[in-house]
Amino acid sequence: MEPKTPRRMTRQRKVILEELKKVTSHPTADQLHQMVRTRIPTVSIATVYRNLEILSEEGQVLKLDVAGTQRRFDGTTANHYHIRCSLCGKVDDVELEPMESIEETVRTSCGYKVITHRIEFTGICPECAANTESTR
Amino acid sequence: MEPKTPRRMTRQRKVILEELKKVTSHPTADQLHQMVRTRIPTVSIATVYRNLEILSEEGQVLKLDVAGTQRRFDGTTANHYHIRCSLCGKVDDVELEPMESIEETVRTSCGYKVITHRIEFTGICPECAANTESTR
DNA sequence: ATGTTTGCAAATCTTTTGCACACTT
DNA sequence: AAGTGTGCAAAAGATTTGCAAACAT
Repeated sequence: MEPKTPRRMTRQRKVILEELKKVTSHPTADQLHQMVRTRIPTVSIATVYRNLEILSEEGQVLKLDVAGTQRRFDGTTANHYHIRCSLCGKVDDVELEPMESIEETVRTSCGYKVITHRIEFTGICPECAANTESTR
Repeated sequence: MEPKTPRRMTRQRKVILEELKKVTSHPTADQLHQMVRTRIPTVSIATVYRNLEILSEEGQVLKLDVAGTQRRFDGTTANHYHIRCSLCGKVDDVELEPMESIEETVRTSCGYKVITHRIEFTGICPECAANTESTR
């Protein structure tokens, strides 16, 4: 459909992708920037953003537009849901079967052509729960 | 728990709440600012933000942190889900029974203390679908 | 009278973009 | 050689905040 311009595999793009795939966390662009900097000290945050945009268009990374907070990026592209700790902001994956069926339910009731859905949980992670426990 | 400071019912706060309750759409702070301006031409956007924050703490309005887009506000505070049109950005309510049970499932599997969850659909609204239809 | 709330402007924070130069193909 | 990609800095967009004056209680 779109006549994509040919992509070049620059050192920056390669390292950005490698660093993201290396972790199971879902870093923000800034966090990833720090990580990439350890290998390419001069890389700019703009380059990180630009490459994450390109990589997500290619389906190699996932943009996580977590509601109300900074965007995060996920090296795992399979369909899954997330939970965010409201205390430390960490985002984890959740083991819950994708529920495709609710999309049909919604299409029927509101008339939208449903493209996708996301489920986002908010809670307190075990670590923060432990900390809260000990401080009281 | 928190020793809340006493709130004053200013004209601004009253009108902001009234205007928001008046519509079934989910306006952004800026859109609501425009609406309030018709009655109080001098209100500032900062006042709108500050009051929406306070009102949401009080449970009188809902902050909709729609993933990846501008925040929206909802005068209806009952638990419900939303769908956003990816073409025009509009946000509508969705008729889908709140699914409390999935929170327990998630608590068990990931160890988080689950506080809440949100389900967000993305799709094409009937109007935009019609427009797309006619332009092809 | 007291202390919250307002309007204004400036500050923040995150993300995007213009530009000239560098590098991949 | 051609043109995509980079680094830098500035811009943009949304939301927050400091401050002195205004207002609700």
